[in-house]
Order: sequence, then structure tokens, then C-alpha cells
Amino acid sequence: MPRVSEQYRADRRAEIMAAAARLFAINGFHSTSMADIIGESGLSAGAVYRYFRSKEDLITAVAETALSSADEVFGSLLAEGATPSPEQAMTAMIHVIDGEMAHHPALGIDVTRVGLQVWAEALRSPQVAARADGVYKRLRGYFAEVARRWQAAGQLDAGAVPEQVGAAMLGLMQGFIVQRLLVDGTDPDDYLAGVKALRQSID
Amino acid sequence: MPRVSEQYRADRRAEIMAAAARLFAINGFHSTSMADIIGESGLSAGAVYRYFRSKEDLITAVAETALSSADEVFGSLLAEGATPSPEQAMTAMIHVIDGEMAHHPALGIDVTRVGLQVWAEALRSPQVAARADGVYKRLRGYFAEVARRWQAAGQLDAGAVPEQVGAAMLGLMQGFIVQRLLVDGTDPDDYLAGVKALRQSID
DNA sequence: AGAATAAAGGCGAATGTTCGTTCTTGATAA
DNA sequence: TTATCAAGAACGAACATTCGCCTTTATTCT
Repeated sequence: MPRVSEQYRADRRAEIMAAAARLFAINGFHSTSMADIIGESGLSAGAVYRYFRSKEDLITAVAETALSSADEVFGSLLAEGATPSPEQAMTAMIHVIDGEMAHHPALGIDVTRVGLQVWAEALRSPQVAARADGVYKRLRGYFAEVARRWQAAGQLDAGAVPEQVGAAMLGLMQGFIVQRLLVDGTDPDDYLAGVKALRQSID
Repeated sequence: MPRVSEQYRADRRAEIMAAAARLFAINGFHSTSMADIIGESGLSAGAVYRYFRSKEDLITAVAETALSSADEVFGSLLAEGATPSPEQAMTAMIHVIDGEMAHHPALGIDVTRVGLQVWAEALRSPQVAARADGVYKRLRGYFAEVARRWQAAGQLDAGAVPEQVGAAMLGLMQGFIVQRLLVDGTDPDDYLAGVKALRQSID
């Protein structure tokens, strides 16, 4: 069916990416073959290669999707929750991971699984590494903004450096992603309770 | 040189594993070929396959080393530091990651890089997943023990659940591992300052 | 003690498979 | 008729692994 609409092309591309993402989430980038992806997509080799120049292209595209998904989801959290308390903010973030990220609305997969693959891939692909660096710096910036609001509300020491607090918050989220996938029985509310208790510890 | 001592065999095995670990840390498990490992080890294909039945065996062995390295290093931290304050404990843990783990004494590599690969691999290998689950539960147990000591010293609310606090501490460490490798300019002391400030935030 | 033998270690070319990718051919909408 | 797209067989490269041969050490026999 030649001479196809722009929409058609975009949809096909998205279909292929979704098929690849499903397999990547299960077996990782490098234990998934192009034959697997071609099969899962229901198209032919020739068709897939019309939409993606190479496997690396496909990996980069899926990694990009996973990273921007995190960006969007945490960004919108900041936009909505005007001035959340520390506890509210933590709760919202953890539930976003356990909710929208664990069941991605568009891809229908657990994007945090792809996230773990992206972290590993960033160690060998400068392109993925650059995107990851950019996205995580932006996330840290979002969290730093939250910290600033806490300072304004007197919930956080005025002398604290917001970017540093943002890094710690980001770290707590990344740690939850790891444990949720790797440690059996990890529960969002248990984790949140632990964070809260730790926040109230004194030296 | 047939009929060789037990020590000799163990040394050779360790050499091969170290060669593999060096490459895995750079390119990951599945973008490193057996030919690469054979070359790096300085031995022949036949020799390497005498010590490891398959590539998967080699991956499992290296993953195991990385995981037990984390276990040992955090376990000994608990043994030494009798009753550290929250701040002291966090500082010690972060510096262990930035020190002994970033420059593994035996392997001479950054084991946290292998750690990221292990996380990704755990998603597809039940064997690696089981080991990761076991090790992280033990680490969480170590940290829970620290939390109990804080409770005894009145530094942590008596109603807090030590295992939950341990999970949060573990999460902070895993998050630091991610950021140190992926976010340019991540600094241990900045991260610690962020954790401290966050710990002093109030709802 | 010294020669012969047995067994283990090491080597590297060879093997069969799987990989990512390409190319030819046929079909379809403009 | 022409340009676009899909199909899938075909291709060379790279892959993990094996196998036959040679070397070296430990043991046995004379």
C-alpha cells in the first residue's frame, strides 16, 4: 500500500516500537533479536527496516521513550501538586512509579524494567548516556524546586541546597525502582513508611 | 602443564573471571563476546572453556562476585562501626561505594558498573534474580540492625519498623550508585548533604 | 635412577548456528 | 504508469562452542 498518510507511518512506527519495548522489557536490549521484534510486530524484516535504520536506532528510540516518560510523569506531578508537604510529595512520587510507570498507558508495559536496561546501556552508549544525564538532571531540578517550596513554607532548613536535596529525593526514587523489581515483597507503602521514619531520625 | 595444583587452578579461574569482569564493566554482559574474553585473558578458547562451561556460567560467576562484594563490604561496615549516628552511618556507606566499590581491590574495576549490569540481567535470569533478592534482603537486614541501634539510642522513633527504614537506606545507596555513574558531576558529599537536609525536613 | 606410560592442560582451527541487514520481487494506491 | 511499501529469501559476519592434536607433568615399571 504505497503512498501512505503521515498518520499511517507514525502509527506503524509506534507499533514497531511498542513490540520492541515489550520484548526489551522482558529480555533486555541485547538478548532480543531483530527476528524476535519482527515476529512480535507482525511485519516483515523489510518493513521494519523501512521504519528503523538499525537495531541500535530501535534501542535508542525505546530508551528515549522510557526516559521522556519519566520526565513527563514527574514533571506533571510538579505542575499539579502546588505545594505538597515532604510526605505528600514522596507519596505521590512513589505511587507514580508503582502506577503509571509500572503500567505504561501507551506501551502497556512496566517501563521501569526498560529503565534498568537503559541504565546498563548508558554505560556503553554515549548517546543513551547523554540523554540519561539530561533527563536525570532535569528530574533533580524538579525535585529541587519542590525543596525550594518547602523552604518557603518553613519545612526545610533555609541553609539547605535545593539541588542536593533533589539528588537525595531522586536517589530514593531510583532505589525504589530497583527494589520493586529485584527484592521480592517490596511494597510502596512500606517503603514510604521507611522514608518517613528515616526523615525523622536525629543525629 | 597437566596435573596442576589446586591453587594453580583457582588462580587461573580468577584470572579469567577478572578479565571477563573488566570487559563486562565496560560493555555489559551481552555486548562482550567470548572471543573478547579469551583475548583479554591471554588464554585460548579451549583453556577458558575448561574453567567455565559456558558464557552464562561466566556471567553468573561475575554477577555473584559483584553481589557478594557488596554483601561483604556493607557487612563489615556494620561489624566495625559499633553504633554510628545516622549521619555517620550514611557517610560511611556512601564512601564505601565511592571507595572500595568504585575501585575494587581484587578486580581493579568499578564493581558498581557491573552492579548495574546485574540489575538488568536479574530481569531475565532467574538464577541472578534469586541471588540479587537474597543479597539485597541481607543488606536491608544490616541496615535494619543499624536502625534498631538508633532506636536504642533514641535517635529514631521507637514505633518505626527497622526493616522499612533499612529499605529506605538501601534505596538511598542504590540511587547514589545510579547517579554517580549516570549523572555528570555527582559528588558523594553533595549527596550526603542532600540526605542530611532531607532527613531534617518536617511535614 | 631412569625410561615408559597415563592423564590433564592448553591450543586454535573448525563447526554449525544465529545474527543484523540487504536485495529482489510483487503488490497497491495515486 | 509510476512511486511507495511490504514481503521474505538470501547473505556474509559474528557468535558460542567443540574437537583433535600437542605439550607437560605425575605416576608406574624396570
